[in-house]
Amino acid sequence: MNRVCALRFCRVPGPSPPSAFGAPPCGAFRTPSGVFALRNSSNGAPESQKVEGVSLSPETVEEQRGVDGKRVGRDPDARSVSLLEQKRKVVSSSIDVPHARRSEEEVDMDKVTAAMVLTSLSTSPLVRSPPVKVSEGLSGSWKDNGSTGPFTPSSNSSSGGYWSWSAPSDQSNPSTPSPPLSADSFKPFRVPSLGGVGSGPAGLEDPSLEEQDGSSLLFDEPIPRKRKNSMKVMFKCLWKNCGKVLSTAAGIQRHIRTIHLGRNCDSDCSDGEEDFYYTEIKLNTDSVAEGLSSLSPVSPSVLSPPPPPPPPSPLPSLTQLSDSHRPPPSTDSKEPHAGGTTPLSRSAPSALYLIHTDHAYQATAPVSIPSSSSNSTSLASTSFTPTNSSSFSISWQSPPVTFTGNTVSPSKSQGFGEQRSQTIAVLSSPPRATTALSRKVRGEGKKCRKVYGMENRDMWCTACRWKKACQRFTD
DNA sequence: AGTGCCGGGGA
DNA sequence: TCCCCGGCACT
Repeated sequence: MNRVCALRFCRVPGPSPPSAFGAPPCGAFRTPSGVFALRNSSNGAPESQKVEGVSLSPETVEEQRGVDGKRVGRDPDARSVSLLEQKRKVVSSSIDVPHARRSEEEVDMDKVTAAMVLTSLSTSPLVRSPPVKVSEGLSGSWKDNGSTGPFTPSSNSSSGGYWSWSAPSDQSNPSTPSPPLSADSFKPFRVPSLGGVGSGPAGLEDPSLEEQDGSSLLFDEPIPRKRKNSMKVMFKCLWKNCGKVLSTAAGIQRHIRTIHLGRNCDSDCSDGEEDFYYTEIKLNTDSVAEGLSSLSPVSPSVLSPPPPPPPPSPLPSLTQLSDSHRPPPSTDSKEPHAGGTTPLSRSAPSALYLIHTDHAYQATAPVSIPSSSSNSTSLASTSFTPTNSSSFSISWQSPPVTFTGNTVSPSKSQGFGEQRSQTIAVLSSPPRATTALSRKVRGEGKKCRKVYGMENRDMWCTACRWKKACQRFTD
């Protein structure tokens, strides 16, 4: 299906369909992913850049044009000269531009643009939606290329995106055409943006993933997902130094074709060679889904900081170390074998860490409870068990009271969300128990009232008169 | 029930 | 800010 659609688009001679971004290059229409890939290939630049699908500077467009044009020329399948010419005039052509052609400046610009785009995207709420993409390919490109900066977890969006990465994977059973189709339908629109930015270096993103993301982002349309099956089939690029994993066969083929084989055309040019460069891998999506589920509902800010070193066990009990476990440690996209772990999981930790920083206060050192009352103790121990590690002050009492778990190691015993909820509950619920804690211990000594009696109220200290804590006979 | 005092409200 | 008081916790 994808291919068909792609072909259709690509062959359409006329002006490309209107898009928010402006007329996209022909390549774009073929397949967003393809286009993307093209760019990458054309660049050949090692640096990875990813464009989330957003707009572009004229410069980039220009560039792309050139690329397309070149491509067309190469394309054995060239339909007709007129067609080609039209393409060139109208939009872009698909001629490949020699890698060398791209100057460093251009590359830099692209980076900058990409970064900007990402930034803008990150702010958008949509980005966090599950469908968001993440390039799992990250592993490869990410590591390989130093330029990933923009895409690094540091950005807000990135965190969300990475997690969401799984979504694509889920959907992607190559065998099922439907998802891709939907994605494809939107491709034309997205592509332009991608293309513009897209100078990106090979690899950061998976075209297919991107497509999905883009569609979701732009159209806000839910992409059909399959999470029912715990096992998902993924396709890993076997190309040297490229560990890219895509959810769809088409995607991986495109990736190989465009990025590694340097072929612009989608299925047209395909001679099946790309089949040799990828392998099918099965992923257990349960773990991923779990991670998402736990993650998604919670706002990033809510997440608690997982201990830096992720626990070895892949599936720690929720009650214990839930946070820490979320980010499965070992997931390296490059290693499909990691049982069920996916790039997503890998990326996840970083995101969490980021979040973590925000809430570092939660991991603050234990504070002692001022009042000695037994209540406080019991309270803390019982209801707060989970919150052991965290300390917070309660403002409603005059003397700020801080609760602390007795214990305490920063291990988060519960999911952060859970923990948080408790915390909130405690905070929100005023002081019964706390009152006792904070409330002054009744002074044993004599007070004005006792000393002077009601008759001599005049002699009382003002505080006593006002029914405040006695200032004269303080204990 | 008496006492201490917090939290709130009126002037 | 001063003053008063309702109301609660504690004795």
